[in-house]
Amino acid sequence: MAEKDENSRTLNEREQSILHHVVQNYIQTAVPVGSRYISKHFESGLSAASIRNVMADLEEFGFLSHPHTSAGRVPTDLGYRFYIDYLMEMQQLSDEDKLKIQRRLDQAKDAEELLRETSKLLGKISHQLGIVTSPHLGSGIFEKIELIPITSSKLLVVISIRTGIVRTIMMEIGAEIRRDHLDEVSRLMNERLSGLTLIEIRDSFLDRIRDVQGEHTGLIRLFIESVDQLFTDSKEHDKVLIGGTKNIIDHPEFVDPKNFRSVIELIENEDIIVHLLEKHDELQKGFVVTIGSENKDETAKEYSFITGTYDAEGVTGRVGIIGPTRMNYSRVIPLVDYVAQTIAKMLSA
Amino acid sequence: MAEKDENSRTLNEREQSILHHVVQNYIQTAVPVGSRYISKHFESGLSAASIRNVMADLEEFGFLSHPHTSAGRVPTDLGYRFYIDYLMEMQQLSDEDKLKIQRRLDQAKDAEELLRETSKLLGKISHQLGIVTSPHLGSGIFEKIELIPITSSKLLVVISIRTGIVRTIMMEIGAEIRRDHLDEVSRLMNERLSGLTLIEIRDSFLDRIRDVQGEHTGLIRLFIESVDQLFTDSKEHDKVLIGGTKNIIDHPEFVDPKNFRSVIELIENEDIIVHLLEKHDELQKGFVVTIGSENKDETAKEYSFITGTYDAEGVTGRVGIIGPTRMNYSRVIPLVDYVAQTIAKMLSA
DNA sequence: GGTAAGCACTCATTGAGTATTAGTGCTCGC
DNA sequence: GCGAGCACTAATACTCAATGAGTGCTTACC
Repeated sequence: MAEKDENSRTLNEREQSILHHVVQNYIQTAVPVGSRYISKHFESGLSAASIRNVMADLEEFGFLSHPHTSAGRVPTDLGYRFYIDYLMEMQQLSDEDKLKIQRRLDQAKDAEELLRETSKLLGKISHQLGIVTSPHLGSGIFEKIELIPITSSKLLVVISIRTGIVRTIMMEIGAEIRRDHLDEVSRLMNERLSGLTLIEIRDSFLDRIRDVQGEHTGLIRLFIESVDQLFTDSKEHDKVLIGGTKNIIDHPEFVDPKNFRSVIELIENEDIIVHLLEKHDELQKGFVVTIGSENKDETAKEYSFITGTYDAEGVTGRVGIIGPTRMNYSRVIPLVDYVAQTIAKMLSA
Repeated sequence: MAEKDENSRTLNEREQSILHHVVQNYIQTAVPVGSRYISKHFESGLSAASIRNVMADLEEFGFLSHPHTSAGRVPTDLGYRFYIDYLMEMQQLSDEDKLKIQRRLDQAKDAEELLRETSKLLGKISHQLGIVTSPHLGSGIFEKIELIPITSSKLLVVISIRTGIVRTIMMEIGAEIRRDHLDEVSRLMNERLSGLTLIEIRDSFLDRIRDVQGEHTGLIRLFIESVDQLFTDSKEHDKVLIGGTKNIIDHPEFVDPKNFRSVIELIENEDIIVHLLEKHDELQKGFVVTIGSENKDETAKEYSFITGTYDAEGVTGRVGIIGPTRMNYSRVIPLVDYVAQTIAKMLSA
């Protein structure tokens, strides 16, 4: 179908078929696959020697590689890329799995728990690391704001978003502020900001509120100064939930303690993941797959990231999985896709 | 000093000394320590053979054990216990470490971040897993309650505690409730509950509020039904933050992938940790150490838990570390102690 | 009775050497 | 272009002996 694509044109029918088999076999067995094996099991028409020739070509193109001379072939990141883009057939998610997901996630009592459960569930079903980023509220629609004095110097700001998600921020204030002033200011903001997204508010707050004069100036100025903190997802909040560590370590790649460390590194250093997922956010288009060295970070060079977007009325985030480049893409991608849709629905409800 | 204690009386001077050396040496090197080594390095007066005799006795008492015939001795959990209770000398925390702790924790912007940083920092300095439980608010002193309608069926309850900690709970309500009713009810509760601890409130809520009649009955009934959810730390909330995984895996005990799995198991299954820490809460007395099989859980049988309490005006929790039974107790205990005191101060401020 | 020297014994660890095996690359005849 | 054959390579697995750390026990000494 992708005949005219540049990449695919460089491989003829036979080369594609053999690459396909090598990748699939390697994904299943984690053992470098040899020419003889392919010949016996799949391409019965061809002898091992012929397949060796094709493999040598594929290696030259950069799709396969050799751990050492006398070993079988292993896909490179480029090999996986080609496989995913042109060869792979998606595997339907089983009804059983779908049901399991529904049932498990239905039990979550709030958004926080839903996301946490999702990460664990993804990890469990995929046998990889499940990841979920907490929602970006930026495109969520402002419903209302409430100001609650906590102590003389602390003010709790509650911003509620249309989907029913609530954000609370503790603000330091200079001096105590009278309750009726707070009420007046919040009334004012609710009036003027209703229906906008948080991003719109952040960008136009000054214009919309500037004219307020009189006894509220001090309080208003405080809000103007804090507008970023209030209406932008703080870096802080850009958290990623990771679940299912114990599922991933069964993979044969983790007999090498080096890989073990790298996965721990990833889990502890959420920043790395957050950073790599920013690229996913840019790419968007349903689900995104980045394979091994396509991830710019050194620690993540052996891992693939697969994520999809969930969008609940503007409140968006990503769900997905992380695992060794050798993973069952055809199974995992539909899984991520389905889970993303499911939690989007649940968050909107 | 503990001469008359039952346990210590069973060991004479020499036995204690040798046990001491074995434990210390094993903690440092992770290598079973032999009689010859002890003779050479410490008890110069005695020959290896004599030391062997003493060791054999210590083994009979259950303080030492033998991985296999031709290996040196290794402390048992009981051996560590004796060491900690009677032999060990605490190592003062260095000023440098103290400064580092102060500086790092001072940067935290809120309680949540403070606790998270603490867990990481503890992990890093101790080279073990750092753990921090989120505060139990039960003995915290009620300051006030605020009720904020979010949607027609959702009510945000904000309870603030004297130290400035705030708890927010989303409550489902049957039907929309008029704002002035909410205000009236919260005013009432604030009036009647002020100064009590959350536990006191939970236990006496009905008595204190029962007499309210008239148009608020419905709302009041709702609160009476939800009193547990509002004023008790939900199981849910009994979270434990774990930090520093990458620090712990350098220990030689983790060359065995079996141990690797068990530590992952612990990290993923917070429940296990929470449960084991309940026992610590019972024991209290500053810091608590449980060693290996003293922890009832199978997964934790190879690990020691050391925790201390932090108490910020009734808001309490535990900080500590988890690591293999072979750990530098004399260094880690003062560390945990100091950190506990530090964050208690910071949370109270 | 405590101490230590001596000796036999145990068992994990190491390293060398060897065989095995999976697989390649290349050549050559069909 | 295909495939059979063969030399070559490298990892892996296995055996075997040597090493060495350390114990347990017996016995002699003070």
